[in-house]
Amino acid sequence: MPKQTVELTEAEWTIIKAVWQHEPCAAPTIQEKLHRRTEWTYSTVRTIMDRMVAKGLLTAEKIRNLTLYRSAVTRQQAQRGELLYALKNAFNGALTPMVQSLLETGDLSAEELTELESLIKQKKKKTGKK
Amino acid sequence: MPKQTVELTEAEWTIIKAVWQHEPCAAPTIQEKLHRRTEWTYSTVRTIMDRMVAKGLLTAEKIRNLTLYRSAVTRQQAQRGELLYALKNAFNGALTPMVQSLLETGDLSAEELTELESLIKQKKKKTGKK
DNA sequence: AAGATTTCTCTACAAATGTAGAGATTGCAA
DNA sequence: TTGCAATCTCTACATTTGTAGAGAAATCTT
Repeated sequence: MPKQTVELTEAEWTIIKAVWQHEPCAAPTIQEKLHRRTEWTYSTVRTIMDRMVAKGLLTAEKIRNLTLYRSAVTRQQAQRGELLYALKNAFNGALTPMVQSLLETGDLSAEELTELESLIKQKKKKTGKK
Repeated sequence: MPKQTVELTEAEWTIIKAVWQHEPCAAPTIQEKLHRRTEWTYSTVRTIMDRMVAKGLLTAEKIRNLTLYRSAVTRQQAQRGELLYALKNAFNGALTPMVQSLLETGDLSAEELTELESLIKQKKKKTGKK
């Protein structure tokens, strides 16, 4: 089975988000896309990407002189990993307090709150049915 | 002003949770408390704790031959830091999808869902009023 | 006071992470 | 075919994190 929970460092998050947007893509592309924000050189980007391949976060395919990268984990998987990390460590696995804390943390508009309510309603229905 | 967002490593989470439970406390105490779970030696625990002092996560007070540690950040602060990290990196700052993902992730009972609903209601009221 | 016990200090080392330069290759353009 | 441009490979180094041993210092016990 594939690795259950992925955890990304901040640099890796930056890279993989760019990859999701542009894949399949080469390292120079990613470097350019990120350069404005990060100031990273080609070498830096390349090193991180190759390490991510080693970890199974990306795949690399060599075509002539070009290495094409693709994501090996979905955004959902990665998000889930991040969530689980926080859940386990910061909240001892307790979801409700985590959601609660999230609600307190942010400036949610009334609309967003309403949206969340309907999400919960849906969820309730599903839970009941299944 | 105090450092705005704290981020803890997994080992640091383990330590600080024990500190919150026992503070003020000495390193040997923490080591004992955690030993069953972590197998860490005194040296390991001590090193982590001292590094945490250097980072401002704990404080240390020396009393004769004893070093007493206390947390320098609250559970809320630490949780918030973890949340913000996930929010920023995994969810590009968008709260709603994060809550959504959280709802999908876990097995929330009907009761918990109801609890969340009332939390949202409260929040709505407050937002409106202020 | 001497031995046993507790706690501390200092040092070390491997792995992971962030960051990047130098020089080799490959491919395209004149 | 020669040279410029794009891309790659390899190596390197500082910092952070995880982990811990060895021996010094303080304290307690008899």
